[in-house]
Amino acid sequence: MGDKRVSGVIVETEAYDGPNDPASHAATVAGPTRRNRAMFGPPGRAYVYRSYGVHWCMNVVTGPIGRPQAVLVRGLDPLEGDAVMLGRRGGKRPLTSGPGRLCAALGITDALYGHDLREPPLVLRAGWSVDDDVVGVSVRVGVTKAADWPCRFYVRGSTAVSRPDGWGAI
DNA sequence: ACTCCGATTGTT
DNA sequence: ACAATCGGAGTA
Repeated sequence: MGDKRVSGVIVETEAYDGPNDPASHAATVAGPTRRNRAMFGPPGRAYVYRSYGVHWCMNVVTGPIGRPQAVLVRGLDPLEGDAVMLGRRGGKRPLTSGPGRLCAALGITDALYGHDLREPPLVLRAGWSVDDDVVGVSVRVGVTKAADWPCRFYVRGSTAVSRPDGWGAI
């Protein structure tokens, strides 16, 4: 039997800055809601939400308790588990390019809402530095508020990035 | 209570 | 171009 481990390198992210950021799910006067409450908790945990009532998307909470800052994971360069991911994706490629596809391929659902990403079954590990000229910066995908904020960061030339290099350049 | 809309994806 | 599908926000 083959190893069922799935892994990869994150190559595309977007930052959301809580109440200061009109595009954030935490940018309401109401404060925490059932959906966004994970963002108000400790950093290093998963904020999973349903997108358009259809897909799961995952953020990593980055702000301290009470500071609802988070980073949306939008692209993953797969390392292990191609067959498992392909199965979860219903045989469709790309596997992990785009926040909804990525969660489908990794099996991320609301069962992992608030999950501590230091622990199995889903672990976030430190990567490595890359030169500044390898990091692309653009506006965020699909947002209508703060549409000109340069808060999307991606690895130039990576095939797992959800938009072509240069898309939405500032 | 009711409407509109979105941090998406896949099909027509 | 458009459907799927649902929580949140705004309106009443």
